[in-house]
Amino acid sequence: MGRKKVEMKRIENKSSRQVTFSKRRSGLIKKAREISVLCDLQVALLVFSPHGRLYDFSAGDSVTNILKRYRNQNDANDAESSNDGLTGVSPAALLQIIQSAGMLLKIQLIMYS
Amino acid sequence: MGRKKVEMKRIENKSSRQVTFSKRRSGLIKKAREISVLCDLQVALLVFSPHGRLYDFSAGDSVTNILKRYRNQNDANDAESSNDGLTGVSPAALLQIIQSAGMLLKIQLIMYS
DNA sequence: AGGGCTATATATAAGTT
DNA sequence: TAACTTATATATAGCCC
Repeated sequence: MGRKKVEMKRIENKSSRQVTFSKRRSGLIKKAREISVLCDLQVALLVFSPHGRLYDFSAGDSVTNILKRYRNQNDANDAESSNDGLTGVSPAALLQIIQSAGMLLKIQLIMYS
Repeated sequence: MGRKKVEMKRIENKSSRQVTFSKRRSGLIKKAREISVLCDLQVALLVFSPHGRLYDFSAGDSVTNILKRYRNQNDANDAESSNDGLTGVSPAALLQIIQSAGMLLKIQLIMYS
């Protein structure tokens, strides 16, 4: 879907890889949003970039808000509290939160590195 | 991306909605696979259809195998044991399994209804 | 409930600013 | 870096089996 057909293999150039990650992450989020709307499914999508940044989208209950509540309640030593309150949540913690809030989410998409 | 531009709202006709779900689920899986290869990330994608069917893709360790091992070990009353051993796994159980096997998965995509 | 087909809408790889 | 542009590759809606 671009000027050239791209080979399906790891992009060796680091900055090109980052650009592609960023573009395709957006596309994935959009697709998730669309399937959720068209097919009437709740979707939550969490994307951790290679650098630990968390992007999210959710239809229905906000995963972001769930995470924020969790962090506010359980994380006393919140040293690196960021603008969105999400950066630095470990995958393990995230899964635990989602599990405990499972009834809120009919469909989930979770992606992290 | 079709003969007509589709409105972003719930598809009311049930069978049309099912067809769209099926097609777009495939697309989402493909996109997940591609971003995992291009950006060198492990991806596991689990998709539960509205009827409980589980589809999955994973690069790196197989989530399917993890789930199979789990079911073999923990599920004595495996009444509806299916051909792939996955149908009927509850989202809650799934998340628990993934959490306990978290170190195996760098990136996860989980989607269920 | 899927599996092709084809026209069209969308996503995105490079190029540009 | 990070937008913006544009040519091209890809996804998919509607249709027919």
